[in-house]
Amino acid sequence: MALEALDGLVLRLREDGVRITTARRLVLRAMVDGPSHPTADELLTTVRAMAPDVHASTVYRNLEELERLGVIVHTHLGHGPATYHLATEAHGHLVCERCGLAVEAPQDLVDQMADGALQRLGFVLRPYHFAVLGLCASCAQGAPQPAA
Amino acid sequence: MALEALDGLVLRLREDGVRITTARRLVLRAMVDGPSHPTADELLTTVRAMAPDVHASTVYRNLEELERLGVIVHTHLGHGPATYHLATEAHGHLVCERCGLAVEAPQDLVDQMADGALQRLGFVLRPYHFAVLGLCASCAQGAPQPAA
DNA sequence: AGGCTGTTGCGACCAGCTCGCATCTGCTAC
DNA sequence: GTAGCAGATGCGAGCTGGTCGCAACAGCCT
Repeated sequence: MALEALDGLVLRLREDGVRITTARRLVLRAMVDGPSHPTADELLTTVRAMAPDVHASTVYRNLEELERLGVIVHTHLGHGPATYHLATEAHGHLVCERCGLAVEAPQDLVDQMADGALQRLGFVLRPYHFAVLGLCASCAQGAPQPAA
Repeated sequence: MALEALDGLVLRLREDGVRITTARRLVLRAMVDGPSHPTADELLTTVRAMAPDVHASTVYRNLEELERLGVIVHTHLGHGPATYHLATEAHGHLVCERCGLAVEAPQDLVDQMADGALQRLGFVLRPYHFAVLGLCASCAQGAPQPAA
């Protein structure tokens, strides 16, 4: 994603009355600019490459705050640490239990389930928080890959 | 569930070459006999009511072993500890983010999604491991319940 | 430039779980 | 029944991922 998006986000945050500190800007930048599905720890590493004194708890607090503001969202792809996305990129995940492959869930499948739950149970699904586990095509065909 | 089921399980485990110890029998009994969706900690409490010296790590190790043998299965209903079911009772869950209500997901909705993933991506879903979060009917209608 | 207040660095702490190790106990063979 | 082996247990230390309290610091407004 283009770095210009960062400026837009910063502007929006400032309007929300959030102070733009070095740490916060760098966390955002690591989100926008870095690899997808980063964990808090990966974000910390990225941030520290630019500002070595940023503390882990600061990253956690910023992620919490950014999530509260609806800018980002966190997801659990498995048993390990949570991963973070920009809220604009929220999507469901299918994760292979054996090889760790994570693919984006087809939106219409997710929607179909959400519609069903709403109509039958009145339940409004937010189906992005936890991945759906299973076996990817190649692992399911008995071609075991080393667990990631 | 009837306690007779316990005998069947014990028999089956013995055939699998598993030793039937006091702790193991009590863990199974707590699973069969106790409340549904127990956490490891709740199981420990139940077990200790009958055998106070059973250690937490023993319960964890037994749960791990029983899961490996396909007798039970664990599920994450949210951010807290995992919950355990008998494998025969595996099912998807919808969990309300606000009030904590957990309902069983309609099987056909789950199957529909699994079928779609298989046909389109070759992905074999095991959609029971993580719950799908959302808002239950009453919370969605703006009648906030105290968070569980 | 001054000051209010939100943020930060820091370390202690917490939940949930795992592991190493010495001891013990089901189970099998006698 | 009992001897002995290997798997299971009790115990505590340790690990990961994350949270919290607190004093010092630094955006932002004026």
